[in-house]
Amino acid sequence: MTGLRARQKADRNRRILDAAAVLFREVGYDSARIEDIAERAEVSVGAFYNYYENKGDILVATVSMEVEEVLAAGRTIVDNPPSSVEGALEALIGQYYDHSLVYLSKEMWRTAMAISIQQPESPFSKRYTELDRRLCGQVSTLIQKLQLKGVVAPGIDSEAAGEMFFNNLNMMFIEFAKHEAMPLDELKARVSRQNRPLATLIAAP
Amino acid sequence: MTGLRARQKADRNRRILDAAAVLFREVGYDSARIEDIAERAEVSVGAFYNYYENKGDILVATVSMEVEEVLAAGRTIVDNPPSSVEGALEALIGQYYDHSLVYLSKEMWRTAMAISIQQPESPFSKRYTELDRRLCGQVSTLIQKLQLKGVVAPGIDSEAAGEMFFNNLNMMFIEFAKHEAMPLDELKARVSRQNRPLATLIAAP
DNA sequence: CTTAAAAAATGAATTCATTCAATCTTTTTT
DNA sequence: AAAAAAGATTGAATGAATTCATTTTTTAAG
Repeated sequence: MTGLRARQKADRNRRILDAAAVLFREVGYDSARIEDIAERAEVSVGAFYNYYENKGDILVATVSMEVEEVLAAGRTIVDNPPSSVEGALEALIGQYYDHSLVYLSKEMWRTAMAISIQQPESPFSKRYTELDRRLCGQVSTLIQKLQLKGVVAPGIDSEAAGEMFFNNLNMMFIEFAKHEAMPLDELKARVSRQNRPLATLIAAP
Repeated sequence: MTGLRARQKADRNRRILDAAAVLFREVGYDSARIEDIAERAEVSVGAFYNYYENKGDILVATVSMEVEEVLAAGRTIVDNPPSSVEGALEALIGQYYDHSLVYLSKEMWRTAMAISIQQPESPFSKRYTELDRRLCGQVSTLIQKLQLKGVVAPGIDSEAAGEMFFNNLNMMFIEFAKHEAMPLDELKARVSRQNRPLATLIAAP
């Protein structure tokens, strides 16, 4: 059997994470006080810091769980992509974007992205960055698959093209998160337009 | 003559900005205390907050001045661009990147970018975002000029292509700022590779 | 020149994240 | 099963950003 200590640790960790996720959604990141998170998790303030390095860390942990899901959702599209470059990209990117706001507010995304930029060495920032890397890889994989199917011209550097598509969709997501009023549809439309030149030109003749 | 009040205000504003810029460079953003900035500027802590909304605001103000210079430096290239798509892009982007680290450390960039994402509504964040928009416009303008010169194929959406190049170089700069060990040359090489597919394909035959 | 109104400056008080020495709990050893 | 060691928890203390009621300075009016 797992030792008592290990079980208690896992328990507390989950309680803290859950309490934080709920509170962030209820009152936003800034207004959520560590003291309140600790209280809801039935843990002392000091204990909180045994589990997370700082306040930002626990937000990035929350957001990372979400990115894992986005990544999983993306796999279904990469495994069976639409048969045009533009169609495949729109499907994958649409999937990413649609998933993003199910559990997290724009404010939470902004804060998490800001933290992962500002403190790139903290453990959860590293995890977040790693997930980003895998999302980027997923886009490249999509292009590569299309190339194998003959939809993308041979001779194209699929990795380079994938990275460009990814960096663009990622930057545009930051833009989207910054503008509270911008709707998902506008984001998608703008990204589609930006992707069109490259998407069209790499298509096999 | 300008009123005494207006002159004093401008004076103090500059003293605060200068004191902050110096201190940030000396000890980094986190270790720079408002109290110290205020003391060097010969101003009270309270007065600081009459000029800047918060600590982040003054960093973003500092960084914005730098972006203005980057923008100005870029103009010389856009006005007289090299005659290949790849060459022109490399010149412009190289100019941006080279300029970036003259006065500001990676830490300062990271913090400024993080703040402009997290608090997009603060006045200096808006200014920073606006400057980004103009940098993006500059890249689009470059592509457009190349198109008029016949270097880029007609029929290409130069604005879309420009935005894609810009979002890519911007995202890669974030990446660069996150990795203290990454040298400028590596950044440039990676961006060049990423740009190559689109740059090659939009070139006039 | 005096006085009233407006604008700015001041710094002590407040708030909150984070730290750390003391205490308690679980595991290991004998 | 008692004692020692290791691992966790605790909450009061610390330190820094931000606020705000008061005071001071400047401008405008009479």
